Order: sequence, then C-alpha cells, then structure tokens
Amino acid sequence: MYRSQDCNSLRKSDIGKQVTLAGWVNVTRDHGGVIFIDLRDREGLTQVVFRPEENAELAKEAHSLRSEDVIEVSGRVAARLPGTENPDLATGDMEVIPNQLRILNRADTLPFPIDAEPQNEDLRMRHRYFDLRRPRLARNLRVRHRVAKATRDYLDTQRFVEVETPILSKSTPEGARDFLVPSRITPGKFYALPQAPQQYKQLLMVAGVEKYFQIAKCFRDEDLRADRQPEFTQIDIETSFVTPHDIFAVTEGMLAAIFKAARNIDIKTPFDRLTYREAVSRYGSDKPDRRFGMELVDLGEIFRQSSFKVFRSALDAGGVVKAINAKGFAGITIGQADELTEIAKLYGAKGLAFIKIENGEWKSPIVKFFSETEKAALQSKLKIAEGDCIFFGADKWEIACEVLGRLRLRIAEMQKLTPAAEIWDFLWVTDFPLFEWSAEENKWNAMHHPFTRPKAEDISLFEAKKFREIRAEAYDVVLNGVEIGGGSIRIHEPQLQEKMFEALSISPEDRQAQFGHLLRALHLGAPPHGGIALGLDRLVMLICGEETIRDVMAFPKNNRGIDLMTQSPAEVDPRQLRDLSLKLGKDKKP
RNA sequence: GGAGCCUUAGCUCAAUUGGUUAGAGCGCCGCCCUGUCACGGCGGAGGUUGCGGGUUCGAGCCCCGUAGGCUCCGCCA
Repeated sequence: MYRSQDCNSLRKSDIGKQVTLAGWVNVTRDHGGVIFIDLRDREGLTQVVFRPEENAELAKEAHSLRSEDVIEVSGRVAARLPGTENPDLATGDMEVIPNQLRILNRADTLPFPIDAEPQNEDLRMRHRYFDLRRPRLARNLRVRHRVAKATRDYLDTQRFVEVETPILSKSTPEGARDFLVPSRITPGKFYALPQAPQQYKQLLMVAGVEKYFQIAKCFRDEDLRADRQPEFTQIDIETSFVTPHDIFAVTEGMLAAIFKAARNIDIKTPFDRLTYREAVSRYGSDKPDRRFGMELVDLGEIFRQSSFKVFRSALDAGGVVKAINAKGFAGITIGQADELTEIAKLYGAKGLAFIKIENGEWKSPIVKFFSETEKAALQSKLKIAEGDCIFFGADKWEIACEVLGRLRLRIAEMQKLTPAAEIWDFLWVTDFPLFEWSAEENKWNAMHHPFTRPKAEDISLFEAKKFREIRAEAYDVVLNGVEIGGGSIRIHEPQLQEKMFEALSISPEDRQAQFGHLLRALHLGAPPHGGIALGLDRLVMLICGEETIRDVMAFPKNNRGIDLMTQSPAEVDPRQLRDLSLKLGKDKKP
C-alpha cells in the first residue's frame, strides 16, 4: 500500500493521526534547516515538513528532492503553527511531519515548467504525459469525462441504447476522404475507417432499436485545424418515429444535463431557431455568433433607384446591397482597413467600401454618389452616429452575405466586442438547402449527406429539377458561433432515396454497389427516422474555455497529422507490407 | 496545393542603425539559511542564435533557400 489517503483529504479532525501519502513533489522550499514540500496528487496538495531536530536523517534526504520527484511519506498529521496557515489550500491548516520517506522515482530536469503556461506547443506535445500533469489539462480531461458520463446518464433515462458500430468499415465516395486499412485476408481490398456511423445507425433503426446513441470515434483524412483532428468523437444519436422537434427536445435536454454536470450551469431551453436563409441574411453565416450585434442590414429599398452604379448594378442583376455598422470603429487604422479589404476580396467581393463618421462628417470616396434622401435613409436604417464605421457589400446574395459575415467576425475581434463574461448562446439553424452545386464536378452534391430528407413541401421541385430551391429537413445546433452538431430527418422510402441518388447523378450500378444494403433495408420496413451528431471535442472545448480541441484530447496530433510523442505515422517493416500485398511507389521507399 | 506569423541557454524572453566578449528571469549545480507557501541570499555551469548558402571589413539582425511549429484559405457529405 502506497498511501492511506489522497493529498486533498487532511482536515483539522485528522490531527494526531498517522498517515501515508504518495505523489509528486510540486515545489520544495528548503530553508537549510526546516524543509517544506508541497506533495501533489490528482486530488490536491498537502504540505510536508521535514525538521532536522525531529529526524536529521530524513531531513538530509529531503534536501535532495526536486520538482516532480515521486515520493511516499508516512508521518503524523499536525496543525500548522498559528499564523502560518494557508487559506488558499483546502489542506492549508494541516501539515504532515514525516517519520518515513521513500523516493519512488526521481525526475530529470523538467522539459518545461509545470506551473507556467508554456508557449511552445510542439515541446508540450513531445512530452504530452508531462503536459497533462498541468492543472488546466488535468481539469479538461475530467470535464470531458463528466460530459461523456452525463451524456450516457441522460440518454439512458430517455431509454436510449448505446450500440457499438464497426471501426473497420466500408469506403464511400461521398463526403470526406477515407482512411483506408488494407485487408490481409482479402488481398487488394480495403476497409475504411468510418467518417461517422451514419449508415449503421440508420440500419439500427430498420433493426427496430428505435433509440440509439453512441459516443463514437470518427475518422476523416482531411487537413487539420484548431478545431479539427483526423480522429475525433461524436455523440451520435438516431431515433425512429420522430420529427425535428423531437430531436431538438432530446438534444436540448441532453445539453442541459451536460452543462449542469460539467460546470453546474443552467442553460436556457428551448433554443432559438433561425432558418438558414435568415441566419445568412442577418449574420452572414450559417453558424451565427450572436454574442455581439452588428447585424447585416439590407439596403435594397434605399438604393433601388440609386445613381451610384456599383450598388445599382448589383441590385439590377438580382443581387443585394447590405451593410454592417461597426459602432465606434471610425478610428480604424490603415492596416486594419487593408486587412478587411483583403478578407472581402478573399470571399469574392471586388473591393470594400466603407464610411467613417468623424466630426459629424461622412468620410468616404463613395459618399459623393449618394443623394440626400439616400443619406437620410441610411442614417436612420443603420442608426448611424458619430464615431461609427459602415461597411458595404453589394453583390449576389451569397457573396454579399458571406463577405459581410466574415468582416463582422473580424471587426468584432478587432473591437474586442465579445463580452468577457461567459455567455452560452445556443440556437438551431434549420431548413438548410438539400443540395449544393459543385462547379468543380459540374454536378449537384448533398449539402448534408445523401440520406437527408427533403422538406415535404419541396419534394415536388424534384420533377422540375429546381434543386437549388429544395430545402432539407436538416438542422445544426450552434453555440457561440461554433457548429457543435448537426443532423436531419432521413429518407425512409426507397423511391424517394432513388430520386435523391438520381439528383446526385449516382448511376443505378453505383447505387447498388455502394448503397445496396441500405436500399435493400429501406424495402424491408424501414421506419421514419432521424437523428443528430454532436462534436464532443468541440463541445468540451467550449465548456473548458479552450481555443483548440487539442487541449481537450489526451493525445492529439499536430496540424500535419503527426503525433509528435510517438512519431506516428511511421514507416513499417517490409514484411508487414508483403503480408498486405502492398508495394510502395519508388519515391516513397525508405 | 496556397497565404501569414514564428524559431536566440532546459523554459520564457531581451540584444539601439549591421559593430567588439549574445544578456535577464526561472530552472539546473555548489555554498549559506529553522515557518515557508513564487521562501530568501551568494557563486557557478549552460549558446553551432533551427539548418544551408549569400552580401559585408564585420550578420542573431539584411538577402536567398530549406526544415520545423502555429493560424487561416482550399478541403472537411
């Protein structure tokens, strides 16, 4: 037995007891005579005091202790001397006077200080086991555990069944790039790691499970970001005999349970709902951050007859003129204006027009093109006041909205508009388009996935091939401008599914080869069903106040998909390749 | 595939306009110190300034290339 209790357990009632503690040396304070050691385990800190007059031998050994050495101490619990208590520690009234010290393991010079916020992330990643000792990351791991547990507990109360689905799965052409696993027993063939358990969970509905969930690992071989890793975790849910309303209710209940369990926060339910069209029109994004204002304002009415050609021609071409008012941003620097112009161009605008309101004057090269009526209408519609800065977008609806949406986010950063206090702004975005046009492939693709149900009132549009106008029974849940989940009601009728494949230009042969099992299942009594998947990593990231999901994963990969600690991916023995009937291209040979 | 930022001691950073021996704090090593909790004091070791090339009398600093890290675009049904 290494210890009788943890390092966060000693209280006044323990005075006089003999205890044994084990843990890491958090810090030493060596006075030459008396030596203080803060002993740390995962629960907390306890001060250990070595006094030469009590035990000269032990004190001598304690002089050699350094940070992160692992030790075991046995001794007597004593009250600290009056006036030396530490109110910042739960155990701050107590200390342990040891009569025994075992040094279980010594630590080398540390790769980085454990009590500071290290800057160098690849150093942290190479010593991830060490990094995870830091309180912040240790806390994140525990929050993640509580989120997962709350998820299971809540869904269990709602009579959901957790079912595991295969990791060795089948490649599908739709969606993200697959990770492939070569089959040894069937040479030349490959498994794929699942991008999501999408088809399996639908098949479980056909199987009569009715309420399924899984905390599922998903894999996508795409480039990484602060909030994207090649392997990540979804809270995956599917239910039979449901409408979107039912999915919203169970998701809201689950998120409420999660926030209560993880942070003791009561979130407001039900969440607001916005259609995709409205979200993009008002915020220039399908995942609006509503923690600050600066909404997009439509100015079509004002400029319909304008003599300012840039605005007029956008409107005449069926586009829009929109603007955002950055309150108090007239002091914008040249560098900031240049950066915003770059952003506008990056997202398809030809340039960026803006007006600064300084000393009662509208400063901009475009103001001279405005009539007095137009200026008055702008003033009232945008609530323009001294010190404001107005940014315009005049283009096709999609481009104008996206440009202003991106500007809105960057300006909010520049102006530090996001409130310092925690706000949990949840909302549903509904009625996504079913299809999106791929100029590259010259065909329609599914915006969500090919099993997404069109809205009933839009199904008739299939015949006229008005694919752009068809809306999906699909929804995302957004928190503070981050998409934390999305789902849809699925197609359960084989005829409608065929229509969908046809719209996606998937040939009947390919349909059978790739989705035959699902089509067959739809013919054998598939119930109406739908579901949702939430990104567990992103959710935990937000709950922990982190800026990257790497900080809520135990062993993440860097932005090139490399695990710097294990140095994976790595070369393999040629014999392994031979077993798999694989050969490397000449330039890839070691 | 593309763009931006970054790389100086174990760690975090500094080094005037290109100038002589590249500094500081923390950590490490040694000595001193009996009530600290970021303990304190004195001393010491520790550097191919990521790497390669160029310009220059002289490069941490300027130029070119390259490697690595981070962020973003593309990509992510």
